[in-house]
Formats: sequence, structure tokens, C-alpha cells
Amino acid sequence: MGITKKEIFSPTQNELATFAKVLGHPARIAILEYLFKLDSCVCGDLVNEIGLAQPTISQHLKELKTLGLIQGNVEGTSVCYCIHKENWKAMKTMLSEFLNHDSTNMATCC
Amino acid sequence: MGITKKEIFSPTQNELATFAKVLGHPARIAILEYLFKLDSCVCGDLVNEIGLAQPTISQHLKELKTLGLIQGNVEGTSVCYCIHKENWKAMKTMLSEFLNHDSTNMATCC
DNA sequence: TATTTTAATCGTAATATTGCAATGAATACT
DNA sequence: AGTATTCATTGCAATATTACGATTAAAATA
Repeated sequence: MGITKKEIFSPTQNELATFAKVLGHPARIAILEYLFKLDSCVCGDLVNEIGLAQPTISQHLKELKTLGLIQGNVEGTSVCYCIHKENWKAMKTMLSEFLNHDSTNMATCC
Repeated sequence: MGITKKEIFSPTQNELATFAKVLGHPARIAILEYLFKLDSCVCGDLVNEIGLAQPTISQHLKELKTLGLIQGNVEGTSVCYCIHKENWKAMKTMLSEFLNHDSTNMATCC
């Protein structure tokens, strides 16, 4: 169906999945890496840097913004996007906790 | 188009996105959490535990297996699935490195 | 051998995602 | 005012994902 049955999972599981999902596209990874590399950024730079059409970049930026990972301020004709530090940190904490599930003491069953 | 232009991104960016993508569904998060909670597991347990139909669970397991995050061994009529420790660790390292991009010294541009 | 159990696979329907051309909105520049 | 620049939005086509009923495959058991 293409529709995810969110209601049968916990809020944490859904939130984790949502964060992971937004990172699940190389363009968004590239955008975030570029934003980290710079201090600031405008959409035009990203179009040149990444090589997707402007509407496509704009769409990816919107998804990142909706989740709160980046923020954008209008500056004249261009828009200055940058990482939303606090939200990034919150995501990092959440994902790290999941990734750090310790498996070293697990019985080897297979 | 629904098709991702992987060729314009670096191998690392694509791999990162692929890992994140497989974590981008609450059912797969739930499966992994359940596998961590136990020592071993069979598919039937997961169907009861999670509440999706058996073919759906099987499909999610396949994706996790294809990426190497879990491994499964046939034991009689059932299959024993568990976390693939090494590959999990590799993914953890890769994602952590990305998440740990330091933004504390970034100029506040917006 | 027939039946049961367990999980993979097939086929299909519904929805989501990705990408871009065309267009629109807002500001800067001449 | 008129033009150029920059980015968002709209509309659409192509592909991917999610979910499940039906079926199949393989091993255990009666």
C-alpha cells in the first residue's frame, strides 16, 4: 500500500524512523554535509554544489526544515540556510542511543 | 520520478543514506530492538510482537538481511534471526561519524 | 505418506518519493 | 517602472515502498 502503519508502533520508534528516513537520501546527506562545511548557505550554492534541479533541492530543503534539522532566513533575494544546532543534537542523542545497543554480550545463536 | 540519482553522489554519501533508509521504518526499528532484547529470534515471534502480517515482516527482514544488519539460520521449520554484530558496528561507526559533525563553533548566520 | 508448521515468494493494490519544467512571489538593480 | 535574480510552489510522470492474501517450499510430526 505504501502507507506505514504508524499507529502500531511506539512514539519513540516512529520518531527514530522519521529521523532516519530524512537521512535516507544522499542529496539530503550532501546538503547537511555542505552546511556543516560552511557557516552559512543559500539554495543557489546547493544547486551548483549538488547537481540536482533547483526545485528538487528546494524540496529536500523543505523536508529537512519541516523536521527542524535546518533553519532558513530570508536575506534579500537569497535565503540563508544553516543547521539547527539544538535539534541536530537532539536527533544525534536519539539515534546514538539506538545505535549503541550493546550486542557484545549477546549469545551467538546463528 | 521516484528514482534516486545515486551517480551524482559519493559512495560514502550513498552508503550513509542506504543505512539510514533501512532504519527509516518503525517496523524495522521494532524488529532490531526486539532482536537486541533477546538472544535469538524466529520470524513467528516477530509477527506476534509487532502486529504486521507475516509476509510484511518477512519483507522487512529481507531488507535488513540484504544490508547485512541481521543474519538468519534455518533451524528446522523455523528461522533463527539475530543481529550481525560486525556489520552493525560498522554502520554505527559510519552513522556516528556523520552525526558527530561539530557545529558548536559554527558562526550563527540565521 | 499425509498433515502440520513455519517462513519465503508471488501478485497486486494503494500510497509515497523523487525529479523536473513551468510558473509565481519577493527583493535587488538599472 | 522595468528587468534580473533567487527561491518556493504547482503539476505531473516515473519509480519505490508498504502491506497483505494466496501460494509455495521445506522440514517436523503423526
